[in-house]
Amino acid sequence: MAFAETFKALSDPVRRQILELLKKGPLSAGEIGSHFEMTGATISYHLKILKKADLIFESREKNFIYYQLNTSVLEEIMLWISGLNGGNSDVESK
Amino acid sequence: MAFAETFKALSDPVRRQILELLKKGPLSAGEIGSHFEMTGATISYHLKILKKADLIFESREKNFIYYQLNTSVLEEIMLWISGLNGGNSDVESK
DNA sequence: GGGGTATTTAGAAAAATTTCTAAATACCCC
DNA sequence: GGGGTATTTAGAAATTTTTCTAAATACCCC
Repeated sequence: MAFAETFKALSDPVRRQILELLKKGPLSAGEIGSHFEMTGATISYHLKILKKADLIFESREKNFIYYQLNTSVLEEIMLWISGLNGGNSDVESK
Repeated sequence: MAFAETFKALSDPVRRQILELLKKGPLSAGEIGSHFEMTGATISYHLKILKKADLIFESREKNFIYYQLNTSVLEEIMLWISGLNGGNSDVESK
């Protein structure tokens, strides 16, 4: 189960908020950090976890590292959840 | 955000496995425990967390407490995830 | 190359989670 | 009521997670 990591990653409020920020588009580590009252080191720690869970990926540009959402993994999670639902969810959408 | 609790609850592998067991139907605390190598006290701890997250509910019968899935909360989670997806997921299903 | 900014890594402290043992409740049934 | 089983609660130990500070990397641009 690779999504043990994904669920772990999603379990932290800070990381979920990071994902929501990235919903609007790529942001640099610094820009992400500016939304929180934590050191850059801590943000970097959270980004690493999101990265390992494949929920985000980075692209380097100039002196910055930009992060963006990787939505593909989210579908696996949705599938697992809808599976619990007895396959009886919106996902199956008549 | 009430689903901070839900995500936390889903982040543990034991608890996810409990949910999968319950997918097939209600089980008593003892029956659930028999699937794991942990004390009943530990299982009880996990059940409490799942209960607080509204992912399961109990019904008492005779000398047993039966647990079963509560799928309604799962939909909120799915909505949050599909929201990240830019609303661009199977859920919206055009 | 060298100063400057952006980000990460290392290591330790603080906080939260998971697990256990032992004891307490709760309920059944004779 | 009382013995018996099922489950939970309390408290402590072990483990994991989150956070910080300080230092290290990485890359830019003059």
